Amino acid sequence: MSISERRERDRLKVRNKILDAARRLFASEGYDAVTMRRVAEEIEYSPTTIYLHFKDKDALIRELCRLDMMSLMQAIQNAADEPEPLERLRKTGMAYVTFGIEYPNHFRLMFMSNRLHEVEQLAEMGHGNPETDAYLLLLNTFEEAIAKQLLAPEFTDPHLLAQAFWAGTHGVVAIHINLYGDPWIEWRSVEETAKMTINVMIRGVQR
Amino acid sequence: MSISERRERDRLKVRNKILDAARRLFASEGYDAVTMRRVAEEIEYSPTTIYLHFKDKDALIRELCRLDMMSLMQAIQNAADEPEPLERLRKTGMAYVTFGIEYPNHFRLMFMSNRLHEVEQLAEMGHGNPETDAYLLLLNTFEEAIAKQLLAPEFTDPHLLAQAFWAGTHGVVAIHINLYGDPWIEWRSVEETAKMTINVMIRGVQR
DNA sequence: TTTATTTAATTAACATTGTTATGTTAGTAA
DNA sequence: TTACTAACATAACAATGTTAATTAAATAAA
Repeated sequence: MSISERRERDRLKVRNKILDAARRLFASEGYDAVTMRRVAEEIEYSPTTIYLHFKDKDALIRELCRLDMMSLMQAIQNAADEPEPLERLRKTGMAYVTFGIEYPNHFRLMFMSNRLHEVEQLAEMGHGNPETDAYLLLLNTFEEAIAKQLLAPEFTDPHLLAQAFWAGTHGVVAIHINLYGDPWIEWRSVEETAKMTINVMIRGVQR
Repeated sequence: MSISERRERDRLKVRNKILDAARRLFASEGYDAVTMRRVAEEIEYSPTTIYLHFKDKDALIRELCRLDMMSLMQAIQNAADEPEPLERLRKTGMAYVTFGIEYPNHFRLMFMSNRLHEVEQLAEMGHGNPETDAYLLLLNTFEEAIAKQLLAPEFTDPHLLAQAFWAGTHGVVAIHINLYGDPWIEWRSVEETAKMTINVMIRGVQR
């Protein structure tokens, strides 16, 4: 192994230490509560070292989002191996919810941190590529369902359907993450709620 | 008017000036972006004056939030003046979305952070009181729909239905607030999406 | 009327945090 | 041995939430 190769490997090692520590801290305490100094302390480097790897705090957050987004898309792709469109909706929808519940921290970072996604990052995340873009997958599923005349004739806009369906699954996760356990509601389990929501929506679009 | 009465009135006047300025700034730029100094500048007082009326920035935000939560419940109550249960679902659901879009930052604070949910505040917000508790209203609507046999017989649990329906409307707002405008999606307007989501869900539970 | 007291507001300062400017050190190359 | 470079650290700056000390004005008491 050449010297420059070893250098590069060491750089990546530090970079990953930063990302790991940041993910862990941000997950348990939130973006605002965790300082750069805390992250630095965690990895036993000085705060400035972080800036050798990430332009600023926002860039660090965005990189975490990007990585987690890729995991989510992978999880959804795995669930998309199902020929029947409506059944595929059910499976991918459940995969979305399952991911959100299993990795609430990632989900929060991706979808609730209000970090604006920057255009050059979106391409990196695989958007626009049918192989990796989860929204496109959802869209295509509705297009297929329309083409196969599985839906009631009033439903003609696959984008609108995709966004409505997404809203349902997203809402299940968002409410679970932020409100579940609040004592004034007699909560049903998130699995039940997810199944019910998806079920109702599929029933609602069917012919 | 006595002197102490005039004093009290003047205090309230200043307090309301602070709340008004804060609401306006927070609404257009978000909580983190607006400093106490900015709020103070807006009302032409020194920053410290704010601390004579609110313990800290969080208390100021929470008070705004409390006021707007009451508006939300009021808006939903107003939309609930509809005898037909399924139509009532539609109207209250749209009221929820409309509110979330109008006050995205307050919505975010209320439903997307853990800051607010302290027990003593919940009581103040009217939870548990059928007159002001929006969840209870939703629950009662589904109970009525079940009793009137408007729903398919497989739907028997009003809590589960309420939480699923809530998830749908909540998701519309959450996605709109955090992701709307991201360029890789051909967005439909939030009104269209809300109508579609609610429509599909109502269609999905109907007999 | 004059003096003391209370209230409302201000100015100045502090602590924290993101960030940068300026070293410093240890390995590598000349 | 000397110069250079990469990887770090220390110290400092600027912004921001917040508090301490202080002033000015209104009111009450003498």
